[in-house]
Amino acid sequence: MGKQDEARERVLDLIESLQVGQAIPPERQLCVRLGVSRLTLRAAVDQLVQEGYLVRRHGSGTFVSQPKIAQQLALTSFTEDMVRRGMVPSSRTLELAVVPAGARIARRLQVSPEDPVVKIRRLRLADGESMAIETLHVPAALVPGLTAADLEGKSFYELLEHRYGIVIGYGQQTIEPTVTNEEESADLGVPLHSPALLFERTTSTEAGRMVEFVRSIYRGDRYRLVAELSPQRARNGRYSQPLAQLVVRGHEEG
Amino acid sequence: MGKQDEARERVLDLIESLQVGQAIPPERQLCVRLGVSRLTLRAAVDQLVQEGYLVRRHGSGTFVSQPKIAQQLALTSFTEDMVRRGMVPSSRTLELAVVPAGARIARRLQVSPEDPVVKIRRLRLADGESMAIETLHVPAALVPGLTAADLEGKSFYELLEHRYGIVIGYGQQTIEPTVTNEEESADLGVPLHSPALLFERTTSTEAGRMVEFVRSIYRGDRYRLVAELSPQRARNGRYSQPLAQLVVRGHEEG
DNA sequence: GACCAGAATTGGTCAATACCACTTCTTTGT
DNA sequence: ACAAAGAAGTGGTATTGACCAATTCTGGTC
Repeated sequence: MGKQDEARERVLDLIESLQVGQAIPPERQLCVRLGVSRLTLRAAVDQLVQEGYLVRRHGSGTFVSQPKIAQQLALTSFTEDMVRRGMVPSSRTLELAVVPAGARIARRLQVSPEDPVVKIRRLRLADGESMAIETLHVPAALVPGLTAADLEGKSFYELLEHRYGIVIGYGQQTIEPTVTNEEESADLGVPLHSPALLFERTTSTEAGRMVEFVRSIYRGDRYRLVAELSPQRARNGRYSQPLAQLVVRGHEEG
Repeated sequence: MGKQDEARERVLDLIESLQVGQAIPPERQLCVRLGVSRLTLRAAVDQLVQEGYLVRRHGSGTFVSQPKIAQQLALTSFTEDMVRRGMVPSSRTLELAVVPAGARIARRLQVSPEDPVVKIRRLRLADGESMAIETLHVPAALVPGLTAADLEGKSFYELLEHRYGIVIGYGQQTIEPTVTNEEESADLGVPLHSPALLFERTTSTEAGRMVEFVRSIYRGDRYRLVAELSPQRARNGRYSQPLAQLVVRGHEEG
């Protein structure tokens, strides 16, 4: 067992003896106390930070963090999601611009690369705490006159339906594990390379018209996917049903 | 911009000039060439390794890795999953023992902590490459006479059904992003702290009897979850349906 | 009492060095 | 010719020392 692992255990013991929010001793003190170099101690602390036990604050200290919320991530609208579990959702629009789609987005939205799309970057919060970053692309032709104010506090899907008469019919979503990059870490207020979930979603109308492409980074220390399983039989040796069926917001019609 | 970021860019340029499988220069050479300390270079390389650009092999070198496979993870049996996408699934049993359940497992399986459970740790492979680690707990009473040989190449669910007459009725699964720890990294042959997906699944019979508790670590560089979305309406303001419905193996009955 | 400037403290980054553990290749002995 | 032993090269870990950057505290000034 390396010194780093040993230090890790010692720090874990220390954490258990403290309350949430309390600071652990400064690195320079702690490393002499544990008989390891500061770098080694930092490596151990890095682990614990990454695992959600501790939170670093530059210039201030390293603090015991809240235990991971046993939170369930519903694969649906963020707003409804948060409301359902008794939290107050909010969002801060970081960016709203009309830009050319570009090759990648154009492919997803099935438009020309030169076609204008509305690009919206939003920080999603629950009870004031950052939860996810959402980057949304919508063909500009679909949402004329959209402003940042329209998005505050409201569900984007509600807006689409009520103002523009657009109802989501289908969608596809991929989810993969990742770690946050610099920009994402800064926006979310988490350390660089924190575990996170990357969601990419495209939705379309019943008629097959592409509506949006969304790329979301969810904090791994706050989110967990929960799925109920029930058996289902294969037909013709193939699964004709979606691998996972997700509930989209409570539209009246699909 | 820190030296680490600068080194990162330089190494990325280097990677682009090389073929997949080729080694980058040794750390000791590269760090003098880039004018940074080895520690700094390693930090930069660590990033790139974590992001999947490079693979480290202790005692051998650091190599340019294959681009991430755009692979879809079906939320179903590993074996069928791999077959469906044309790969050859296999597994290596790392451990098979009968042990007391313990508090945590007992709670999940709804048995007493002293009750014996079969603990099985398997490395799952596809086309000979490690894909996931699966740790499975089953009440020993359910599967008398189970041996390691029973598990080779076969689906565990098939075994349950045909030999023991146990059919999975329901299940619940949670998925969260994580990074691999030492043991997992060693078993999977990936670097420490690689992005990964942690699956925890409990399944039960139609009658509600708990059958298994499975904890799986999936390589984040090989897997991606894919979900098809279709609208569904809320009833009484509540979602009466599962948040995500997963296809379990092709049983004839549910 | 309120406010501002600077000192002190804390985490963040980097350098240079040493040694360990694993792999690979060479050498040597049979 | 083969195999075992060893040397060399690689990534992995740790130490020490130094400086930078953000925050917080302190004391002086108005």
